[in-house]
Amino acid sequence: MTVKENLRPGGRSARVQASVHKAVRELMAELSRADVTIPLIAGKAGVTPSTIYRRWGDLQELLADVAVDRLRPDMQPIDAGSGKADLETWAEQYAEEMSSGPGREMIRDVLAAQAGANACKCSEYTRQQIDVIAERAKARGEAFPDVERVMDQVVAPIMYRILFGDVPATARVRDLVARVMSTMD
Amino acid sequence: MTVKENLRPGGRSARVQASVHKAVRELMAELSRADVTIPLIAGKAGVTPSTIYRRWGDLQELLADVAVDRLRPDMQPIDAGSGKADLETWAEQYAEEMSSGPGREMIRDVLAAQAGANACKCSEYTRQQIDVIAERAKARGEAFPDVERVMDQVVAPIMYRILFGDVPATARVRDLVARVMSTMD
DNA sequence: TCGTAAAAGCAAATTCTTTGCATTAATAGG
DNA sequence: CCTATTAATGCAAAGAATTTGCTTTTACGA
Repeated sequence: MTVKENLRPGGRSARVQASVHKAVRELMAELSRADVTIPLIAGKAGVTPSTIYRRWGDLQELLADVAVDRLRPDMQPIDAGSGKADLETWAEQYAEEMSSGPGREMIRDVLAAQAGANACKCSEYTRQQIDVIAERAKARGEAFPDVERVMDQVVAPIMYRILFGDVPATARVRDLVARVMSTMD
Repeated sequence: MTVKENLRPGGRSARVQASVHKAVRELMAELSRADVTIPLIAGKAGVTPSTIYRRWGDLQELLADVAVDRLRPDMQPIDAGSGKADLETWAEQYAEEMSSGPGREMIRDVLAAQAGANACKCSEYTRQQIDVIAERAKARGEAFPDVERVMDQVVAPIMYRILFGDVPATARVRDLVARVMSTMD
């Protein structure tokens, strides 16, 4: 439903999208989720509700669109000296960000949308970050597990626990990393 | 918002809940998600919409409530002879059910709801199933990994991939089980 | 049996969503 | 540079969903 892909940078569509996204971010910051409505967003963004309905379909899709945008990592993983240290540092930060209030909300928004594309993009971002760590380790001449292994044994457990209950503690995250680094067959 | 916990079996509340749940299940089977509305459910269930709004708050919560009900396992894990075989059998079935169309929808409904209690319950069901397998293995005198380890290394990867993109293939599930059974330190 | 409290029904008021049509803005071709 | 074409937005009315105050029903305990 979203048309982001074929937008010229300065066109009208791009401006509308930008102001709607901005309005959503601001409203989400000051109101509770249940109070954020499309007419409200439209008012703040300076567009008509029908524009939003036509472009995004419903609130869920719009929120997912905004959320996936905010979940895009804004920097490379920190270089902590070794592959293991890099992964540990990254995983702890990931767990913390994703289990925070806003983090949880964004994940929920992405998963709640009908279109699966946003969720895919989300795990793709994660995969890319780990890829950077893996490449860096290989450049150093270190052994490093396969990226998919890291997704399965580190990322998935963290995300599962965030979604289905508790917040993963730092110690647990460290354990996951230690395990994947030690069984590198 | 739900009041399921303090319901007498034959009371009016229980009857309303039962007929609403039934109406939801039937409507979900014949219509697409976007076409299922509270007034429609209310009509089919023979109650007024305001009853549903007051008891569940909104459609999302109602759907989550119905979904978690349907996700409750209706039988013990199959006994396949050994802990590893039990786990393999169970995990394959779990992956298949959860990645099916209705399975995905139910998971999404549970996760999309504001109240986290339903999601918790969901992973609790899974944990109990694995517990049964683990106890059975121990009764046979076999070694079996810690239940939390199985959650991290088998359940979480399966669920992560279902939620964030692909369907986990049978071969992959078998790999996950093999790995957790082999590194039982 | 009766009184009480919680839940459900009803209906009006409000708010959100959809839709047809008019208008505006961006793009390609002359 | 101008103009035709197409896509997106604005506007407003119609339709649908949600909220709410009040009344009625139902289950339970005294």
